Amino acid sequence: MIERHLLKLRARDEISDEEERAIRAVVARAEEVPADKVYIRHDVLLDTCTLLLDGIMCRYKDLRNGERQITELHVAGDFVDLHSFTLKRLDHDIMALTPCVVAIVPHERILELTERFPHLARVYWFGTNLDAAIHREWELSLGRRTAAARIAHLLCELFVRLGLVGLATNKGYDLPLTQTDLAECLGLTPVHVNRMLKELREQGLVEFASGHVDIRNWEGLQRIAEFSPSYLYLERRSR
Amino acid sequence: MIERHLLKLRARDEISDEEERAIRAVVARAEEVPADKVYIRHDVLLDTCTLLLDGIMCRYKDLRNGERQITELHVAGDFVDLHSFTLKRLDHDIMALTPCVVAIVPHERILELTERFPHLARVYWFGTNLDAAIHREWELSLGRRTAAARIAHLLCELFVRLGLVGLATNKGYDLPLTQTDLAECLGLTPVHVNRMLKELREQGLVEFASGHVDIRNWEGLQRIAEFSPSYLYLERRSR
DNA sequence: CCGCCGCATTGACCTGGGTTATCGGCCACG
DNA sequence: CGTGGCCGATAACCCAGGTCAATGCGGCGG
Repeated sequence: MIERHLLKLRARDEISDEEERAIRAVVARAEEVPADKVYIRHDVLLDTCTLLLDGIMCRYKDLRNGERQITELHVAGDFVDLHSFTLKRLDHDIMALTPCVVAIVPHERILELTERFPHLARVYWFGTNLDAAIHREWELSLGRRTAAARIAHLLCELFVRLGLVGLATNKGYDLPLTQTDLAECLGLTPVHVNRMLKELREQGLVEFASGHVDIRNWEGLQRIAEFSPSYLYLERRSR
Repeated sequence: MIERHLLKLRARDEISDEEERAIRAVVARAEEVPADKVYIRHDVLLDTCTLLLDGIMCRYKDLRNGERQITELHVAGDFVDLHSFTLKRLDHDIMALTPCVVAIVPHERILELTERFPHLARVYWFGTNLDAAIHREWELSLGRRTAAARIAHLLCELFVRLGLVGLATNKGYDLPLTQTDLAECLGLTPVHVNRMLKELREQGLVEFASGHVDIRNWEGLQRIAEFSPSYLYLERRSR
């Protein structure tokens, strides 16, 4: 199942066979995480990283009144907390939005891996920088895009990211989240997400129902979202 | 002037004398950047990084209609584009908000530095992860905080970050930005920023006028912002 | 088979923040 | 030493999205 992770890495850089072997050897064990479980709590000292093999997890922060902001969604192939390798503790929580399977990688092994292969240090450094790029695009959405464009943009992003690891067809993808989950990504209320999903559906752009996203008009969807995948750094380039 | 950068690094980790010498040696040249100049444009291939020595720069993205979202502010001591070392091009623009002085560091030298000192690779990796943590906190602001809390939070963040590099007193700091600049950080309009600054002033929390921030009630300001500096990782810990 | 319960849907109404516009102060520049 | 442009301040009005409430419905434990 680590294949999706390698797909993600190889979409952006060359990974040699030796490096691949070293990456495969780094996983200590696999684990299942039930839906809705808070998997990592902020400010707890960590000594492992978590590679998501299946399911959807999210990073989120919340306010005292309980309002929650999801800051990034993670899909299979993503390290959900690679930044803990240098941060040592996280400034946010991580939870499973669906039932998940994860692989545990001790920091110690990442240390060895990156000291033995400085190139992989840069590949993984790139990985955390990619997360930051996604954060920036979300900041743009949250600060400036209208509700409909925000939703459209998120659905575009997931289409591309899931497609990269073989989890989307050319028509759509599975997304077993609730409208409330989406609202927490988008800085909106569930009610308004529902209204805007209806609008996108009526415009023939996308349909989101029973855990599945149907892309009806990819060009049109990208247009109203002002989506360009450039921030996902899909080109292969040596680090 | 690279001292502020070392202050920033040493607030979070040990930097040996040998490492310090290596860091100092890495700067190729200094440059001045006039206010309002777009210093780096998105999607342009880069082979240097830029260390901000003086002034304030920002990263921003914008929409077709010209609405702009600043995704992070940079102060003296920050690398404004360290992520370009692994990303090779940026997904956003970088501009000077005030007259600035920067030091140019070729990627090549960062490559040598990080291969020679794997510890510094982790220190700088940490640096970009810190930027991501700031992005996440801004996502929370943009998605969930009220306008007044958002402004208060930004002013708190800058107080701490500037204090760290010796650019704040216990009463406040210089911040030669316009209300429009703040609005672009906060996902608000300049008019509303003006209204909310008035409110914060009348509540005796902060005053922002003629390029200077006066903290009138630090406890109260943090309280309404729900500010906690934990996301700035101010503890010293070896990477 | 029943009764919850979580989720989606929709309508009616409200409000935080946006929009537009005007005015005054400051200062760089001719 | 005018004057035009930028910035801050404020007022009047507007609207995107929030709030509140009711309904429906599918899955599931008992």
